Order: sequence, then structure tokens, then C-alpha cells
Amino acid sequence: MPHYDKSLVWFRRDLRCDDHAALHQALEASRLVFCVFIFDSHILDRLLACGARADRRVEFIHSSLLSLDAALKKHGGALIVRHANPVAAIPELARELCIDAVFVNHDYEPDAIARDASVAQQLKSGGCAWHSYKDQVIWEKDEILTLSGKPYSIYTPYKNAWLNKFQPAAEYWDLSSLNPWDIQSMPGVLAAPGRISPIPSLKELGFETTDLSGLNMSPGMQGAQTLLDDFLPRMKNYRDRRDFPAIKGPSYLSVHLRFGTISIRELTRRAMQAIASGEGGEGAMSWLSELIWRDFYFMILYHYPHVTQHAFRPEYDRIRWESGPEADNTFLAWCEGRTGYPLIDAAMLQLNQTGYMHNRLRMVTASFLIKHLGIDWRRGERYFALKLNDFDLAANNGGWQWAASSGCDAQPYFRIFNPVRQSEKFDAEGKFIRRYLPQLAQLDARHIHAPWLLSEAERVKAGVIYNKNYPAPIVMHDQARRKTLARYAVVRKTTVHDPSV
DNA sequence: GTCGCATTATC
DNA sequence: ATAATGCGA
Repeated sequence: MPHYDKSLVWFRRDLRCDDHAALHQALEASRLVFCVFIFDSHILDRLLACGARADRRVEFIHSSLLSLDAALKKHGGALIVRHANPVAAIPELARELCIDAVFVNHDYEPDAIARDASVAQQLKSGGCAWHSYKDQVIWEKDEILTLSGKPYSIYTPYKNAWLNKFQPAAEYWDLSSLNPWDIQSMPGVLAAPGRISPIPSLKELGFETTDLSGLNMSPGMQGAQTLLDDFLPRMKNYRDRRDFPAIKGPSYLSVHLRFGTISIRELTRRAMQAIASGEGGEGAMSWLSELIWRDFYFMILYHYPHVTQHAFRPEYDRIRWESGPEADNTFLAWCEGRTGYPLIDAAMLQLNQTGYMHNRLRMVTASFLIKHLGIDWRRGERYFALKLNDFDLAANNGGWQWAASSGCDAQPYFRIFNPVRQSEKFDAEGKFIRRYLPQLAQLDARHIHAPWLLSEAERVKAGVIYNKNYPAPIVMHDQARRKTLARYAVVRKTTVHDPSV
């Protein structure tokens, strides 16, 4: 690595200044280090085109940038923030500041890879170096391969290989590869340009403030640390509590992992230390496994970028999904939580009202859209992308393809979640349902999962009136199940012989 | 080639 | 009990 006079760290989905690979490397190799974030005008325009002037994610980023800027200022630096097309703006800024090298962390999304390639090419032709580092995953793209040198497509062997990548040590694993990237005691110095324009306000970006604070969502590194501190004592219970939407089982850190306001190495270290010390119970391994799924889906997206458009398994693109006005209506009913299945509707209301949906419910609602309403999983994927605060292309796509049975290591196509069984199992008392559907609150725990099983008189007695305050079920499970099995028959390689013949 | 096995179930 | 299929060693 040559030594540079002036470098630029381009922040993207890594909005923190601790344990930051690119920032560390820049400070290692440069005399002065400038920092920049670009609000990508393409992305913001697309959000505004959807009418989303109030987007929690834009506010989350904006607020996280203010804290990042404040933290950088404490060390003599500052965050340059611009609203532009980064493909033009980064080379431009590099020229303005006479930058010798730009440092970033790898991004694995197809569009981001193309964007980075274009920026890197321009910089290089202008005599500026480009350095990109692994930061947002533990083991990336080509670090975990099968014995034949190919990427894994089945999670369990991938996970085993992922774990085995850590050398054994006296304390279980050698975790030195998870040590934080040092920022504090580096040779390089953070710098701020002489004339720096203030960070644009949300309003100047074309957006409005949202209900982030009302939702008790704290952006920035501090917000992430608060959540982590809250989760650490609960980690050992994670496996046993994670599946119940009415209780506080998960860490709620996904949005911070999305924007990099916390380091994946810190979380992984915490989990693996808890496992090694024996204090993590079953929960720590179960939580670590979720972090490994995250690496897995980044790896899949990198190697198989076609998954953003097509099924991972091509034969699943042969499926004929429901389309036309009637399908549009059922899709809208699903979006708005009007399916008549209380758990589904409560989950969709949680998503619509808070931008969050419990993981168990992401599976149940996805399965319902695909396998009860017969609607193309891509439509559901797009809706989640629009609504989820923690939306991440790799994980969202992986999850939807899993539910559609079309992905790598997906659930088998003939496995169709029964929304009532799921409701009875994971919200037995109906506590979560009642939180979002107060009109069902008077139904007792036995009937709240399937109100249509009550007589009309009993429903009315509990204050539930069809087409007035709650809809009749949009589809019946048995019928939908049979229809879906028929729909999925096109993916079968063999024909089943009728045993009676 | 062969064999064990596969996140989150359902009836 | 089920009821597939192909991955990965």
C-alpha cells in the first residue's frame, strides 16, 4: 500500500466511526483523511416518486449522519454531505480536494457494484486510487466455498464451514479476526475542508420528519449501543423467545445493521464469546445463526445477482401467478391488512404503522400472499422493500424466495403455512393480534385466530361485524392449499403415478 | 457413485 | 407419518 497525502472515505451503509475497515485503512495509509456521504439523488427521487415524502429510513440516515459528523468533529474531522449522483460527485469532490485515494467498504448489491465500478474507473483515469474493504460481513463472497471451490447454496453446510473458518483456540475460538478496526491511535489525521457547506436538512432533501422518535427508534451509533445493551442480557433467551411477536425476543438491531451504525464484528464477537463462555445458553448460538444467515444471503446475492429478477431455481419461474383486477384487489387487501386472517392482518398493520415486522410474521405473511393468494412473490418483496425500515435487498430477497420455495435452501413447495395454526402456536393468547386489531379484543383466545368459525351471533356479541369493522376471510385455507399444490406442479421434475392404476 | 440430510410444518 | 430432490462430502 502506497502512502497518500490526502484520502477520502466515502461512507455508504457504514454510518459509524468505530470499527470501520475503510476508515482504519485510510488513516493507516494517509496523512489527511476527509469523510463524505452522498445522498444518492436517484434513490431519493425514486422514493419521492412513490409519494414517500415521509420515509423513516431517510430520516434515520439523516439523523445518523448528524451524529457521525459530531463524532468526527470531536477528532478534528467533519462529514461532507452532498445530495447528488455519486458517480459524478465522488470524482468531482476528489478533484476539488486534491484527493490521492478514495476508501470504501464493499457493497454486494448489483447496482452498488456497478456504481462502484464506474466511480473507481473514473478515479483511476484521473490518477486517484480506489480501495475497497470487507466490512459489513464476517466472511464474504469467496471466503466460504465448498470443497469443489463453488459457493454454497445450502445453509447448514455453509454455516458449518463459516464456523470452522475460525481457528480453534484455548477459549474455544480464536476471535482475533473480529477485533475492531482501530480508529483512535492511527498515524493519519481526520481533516475537514476549509469551506464546508452545512449538512442539508431533511426538508432541503425534499423529505419530512417522520415518527421515528414516537416509535422510540434511536438512530446513530448511540441508538445502536442502547439496543445492544438491552439485548445482551436477553441473548441467552433468544432461541426460546424469538418466535413470539407479542414478546420482546429479538435484538431489534436489524435497522442498525442495515445502515452500519453498529459493526457486525462487535455483534458476532458478543455472540461467540457468550457461546464460548457457556453463558449464552442456546440463545447465543441461535442468534449467531441469524447473523450467519445475513452473511449467507449477501454471498448468494453477490454470486447470483439474477435473484433480484428471477427465481433462484429457474423452474419456479414457470409458475403462473394470479393476475388481473381480482388479483390486484387481493394484493391490496393483503397490503392493507384486510384478509380476514387476524394474525396476517395484525402483522401487516405492524408493518404499515411502524416499518417493522417481527421475523416470524414476515414468514407467515409472505407464505400467505404466495401460497394462499397465489400472488407473485416479487410483488410482496417490493412491498416489504418499500415499507421495512431495515430493508436489505439480500436478506429480503432471500426471505421471499425462501417462502416461495424458489430460493436456495428454501422450504419445500408443498409446505404451506397454515395461518391459523401459526397464530395458535405463536400468538396463543392473541396478545399481538389485540395490539393491532382492537376490534377483535373481545374475542377469547380460542376464537381470535379464526373468527369465521364462530356463528354470526357470537361474533356480533363480541363486537366483530363483517364488512363493518373486520372482513370475512378472503380465502379458505383448504381450498387455497389445493390450488397452490396444483399451481406448483409445474416445478416438479417427475410425474406422480396414481397408485390406484 | 453413494449416502445423509435439509431453519423456522401440517394433517 | 409425511413425501421431494439435489446438495455436499
